[in-house]
Amino acid sequence: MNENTTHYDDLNLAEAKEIQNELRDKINLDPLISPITTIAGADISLNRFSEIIFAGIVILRYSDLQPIAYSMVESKTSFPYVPGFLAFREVPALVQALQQIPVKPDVFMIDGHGIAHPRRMGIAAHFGALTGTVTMGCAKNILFGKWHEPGIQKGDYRPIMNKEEVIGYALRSKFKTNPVFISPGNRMSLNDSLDIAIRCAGNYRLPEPTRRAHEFVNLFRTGKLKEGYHELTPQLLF
DNA sequence: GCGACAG
DNA sequence: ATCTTGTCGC
Repeated sequence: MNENTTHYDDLNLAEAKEIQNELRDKINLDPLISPITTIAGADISLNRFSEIIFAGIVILRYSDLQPIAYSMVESKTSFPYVPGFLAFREVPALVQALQQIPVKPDVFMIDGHGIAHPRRMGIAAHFGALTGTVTMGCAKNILFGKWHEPGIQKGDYRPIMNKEEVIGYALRSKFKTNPVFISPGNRMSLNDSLDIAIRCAGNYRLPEPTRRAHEFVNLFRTGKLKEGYHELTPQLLF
């Protein structure tokens, strides 16, 4: 009903697939030209069996990867989790969180895949196409495509392939841990997504933007953070 | 037909 | 995704 709100509940999978095919034309994978000053991590958290979802976006300074602000939203979804259609469940809440942010981050790293998806429309590509933002996906598990185990050193990577086409990378973000799966979503190239993920790799398996988003949204779900947009004072918290 | 299958 | 204690390896 609200023209400013995205509604995906009540869609069947055939209709959802049509929307993916339609949104795919808006995806742009040209190399990123503008420099990155801020990068955001986006994630969702929920209680088991609940329709209430907690969405969060954490903005970090790209120079030192320290959190400087966050936006939290509590919402509801009835769209079920179906592999290949994650965006229809999580994107509406993430868009709400985005709308609360006064100065938009330069890049969004979203928990899930970008174009490493059966129809090239993972949640990061979907969110990017819908909002016109620069996005990439960072997933903990593969959804689509073939890949080989990267070397065990931090920074080692191997391509995710669909036939002869590279659609992303399996990246060893930390020494001797399982890789994460990186792919561009919108307005950046395959190489950009890999470079940014490597640059954001810290001392944990999850790159900092995704790790912080996961951390903050869980604090929000458990009542330790308030809903809305908030800025972090220079030497405070964490 | 069978297996795979983001969060 | 979330529920959870111990346990194995570095």
